[in-house]
Amino acid sequence: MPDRATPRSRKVTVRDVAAEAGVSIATASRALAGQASVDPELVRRVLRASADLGYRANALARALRTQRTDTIGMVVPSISNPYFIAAIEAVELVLAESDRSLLLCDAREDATVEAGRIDLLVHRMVDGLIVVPVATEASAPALEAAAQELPVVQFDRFVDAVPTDFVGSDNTVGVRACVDHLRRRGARRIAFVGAQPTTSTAAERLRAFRDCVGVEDCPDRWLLLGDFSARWGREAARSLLEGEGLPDAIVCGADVIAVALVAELRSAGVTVPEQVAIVSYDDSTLGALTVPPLTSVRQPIEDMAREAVRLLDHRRERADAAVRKSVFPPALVVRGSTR
Amino acid sequence: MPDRATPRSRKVTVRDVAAEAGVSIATASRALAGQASVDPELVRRVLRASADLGYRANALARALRTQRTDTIGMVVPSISNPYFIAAIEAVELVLAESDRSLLLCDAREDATVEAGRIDLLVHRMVDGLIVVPVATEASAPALEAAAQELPVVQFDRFVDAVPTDFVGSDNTVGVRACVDHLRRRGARRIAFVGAQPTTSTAAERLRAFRDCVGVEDCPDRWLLLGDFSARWGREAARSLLEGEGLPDAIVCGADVIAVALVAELRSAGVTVPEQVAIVSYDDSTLGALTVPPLTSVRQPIEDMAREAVRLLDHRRERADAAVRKSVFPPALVVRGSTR
DNA sequence: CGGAGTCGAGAAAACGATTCCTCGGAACAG
DNA sequence: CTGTTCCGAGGAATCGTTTTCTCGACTCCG
Repeated sequence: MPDRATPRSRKVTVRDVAAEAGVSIATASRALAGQASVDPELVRRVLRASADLGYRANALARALRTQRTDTIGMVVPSISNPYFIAAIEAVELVLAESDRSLLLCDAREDATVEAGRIDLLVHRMVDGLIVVPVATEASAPALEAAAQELPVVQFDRFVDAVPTDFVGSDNTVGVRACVDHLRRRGARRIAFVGAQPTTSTAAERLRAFRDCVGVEDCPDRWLLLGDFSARWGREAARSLLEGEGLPDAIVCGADVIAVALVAELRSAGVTVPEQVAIVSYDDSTLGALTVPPLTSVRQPIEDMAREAVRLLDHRRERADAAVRKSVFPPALVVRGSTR
Repeated sequence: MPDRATPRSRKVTVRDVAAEAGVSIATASRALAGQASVDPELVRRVLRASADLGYRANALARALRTQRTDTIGMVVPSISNPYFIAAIEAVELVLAESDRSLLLCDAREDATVEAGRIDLLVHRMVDGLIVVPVATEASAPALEAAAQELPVVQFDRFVDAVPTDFVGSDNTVGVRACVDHLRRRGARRIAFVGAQPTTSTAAERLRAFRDCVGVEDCPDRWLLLGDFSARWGREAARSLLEGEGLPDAIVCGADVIAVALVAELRSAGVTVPEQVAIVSYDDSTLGALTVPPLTSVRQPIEDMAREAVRLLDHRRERADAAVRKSVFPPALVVRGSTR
């Protein structure tokens, strides 16, 4: 094995191809673009030269000229949240189908960081932006500014003040499915462990829960609000254990919360689902691998990703079309934690 | 709320700034770049004009001119593997510190896809490429070609035939730490559940295990090789259960394998760690959240990410420097699965 | 007072593509 | 045979920067 990396080779440009084929730059470009108005013989020569030289167009130069980078930017509150991972993966897959790529940014749950990353992506001239906003209030200005410049889709969460396209799932239906499922199983007293309603998603799930489960079945002390993290799941479990009496069931706002909560409950000797049944949200790989596996609300994330990209492409065509909200129906996946 | 997205606004260029400030384009550019050779009064006017107009340089045009995109490409075999997620997150964080960004690609465990994505990134003119190669053999040609064009760092796994910089961790030390730990706990008969040695990582871990544990303590039927997936973990567990007698302990090649394996063992009534102790690799959030939490080998992934970026930057300066392999020492994190 | 040296700003040439515009030649009609 | 029309290929402009030249003015020294 050689012990030094190979040195860089000079890039071959369309100029070289044109020279090799004995045609003008313009003709070479047209031939490579597959335009019909070029003499087939010349096309042959250009293609030949291109192949011989191993030509590949410089994406930057092309983008500068055509004002199109074939790149989509995506900003998520935290890369390590399994739900966002699934979203990232789905978007990446959709983009790969059309040879586009994904510029990924992590906002680290901080609206200031988020604003900086959005701004960066805008000036990188991405063709569109998919954003899961960190917070309802704080994310508004940067989103607003971005939407002036290019197509933006809000994903999963919605900042009301900023009129962009949106893709999400129906949290009311999802939470109702959870509660109905639990009630059919015989649960009456149900707790809710979710996140503070600083995001539309958290707020909707909370509201939906309150609409289904009155204070007689869920006293306020069982309405536990923190954030989308494992730490919070643990903490919430402890606070439930300290209070007197346990609920028949718990609805969690996310798998990452539920997994930690279940672990904590079980290590305190509580059986799941016998003593307390658990349902959760996201249907992540995480939740499917625990013991017992989690009953969880599944969002059609691949479809949602595809729709997000579709909306971006669409708005590119008609920048001033009315904003569109695509809301997908979720489905409850029943597993061991309620069985 | 208005019901239509805001229309795009015309971009303001350095030309506009120059005009507004009453100077030439060249001077405006220099002033904005903070070059000392510009009259302070002119600098003031340019900065003022720039702020007034809300100017931000077009990253594409700058990149085309300077041949530097401030973007790093990263290709991983599968976005959803928790180890790669941690790597992606760490790299993104390091890049964010210097206002650079990450073009992320998923090779879907397929060397052909991988080759396509690498090629794409090269022609996007990323400043460097961090690749976790899909396979030792199949990934070579694309990597080789990429390394001709720009700085490449192989991460975690190494393709021997391609001389690029490398960042990884010491698998021999890691596996030995696992085995030593288990033996101190009193385990004698130890099984290994890992991946087929199609990647350097899997091969090294397997070899290290064999070097520590002879055939008398681990008969060949306890050397189970599949892939880095939960499905394989489950399958391996079943195959162990079907054979006669269980080992005292199992070393797993990755958390994602271990988690599924533990779930399967426990649902067959095997107690962990009492009957069988488990150690694993990656120290992912996944493994920390299960019951019992996994004892696992932790790699200093943040340091490794920083080193990878540092190597890319370094090679940019000196393209023909000798290739460098940075191998980090892992550490065993002891948790419930061996306690 | 004149010539060498300095310094700073503007003009112009990259970077590497796409695409508009022009123009020569062929075809065809009158 | 001449005048349009059409068509296809090449020249040049463009995208928005950075950076190299170039050149005029000013300083300083002999």
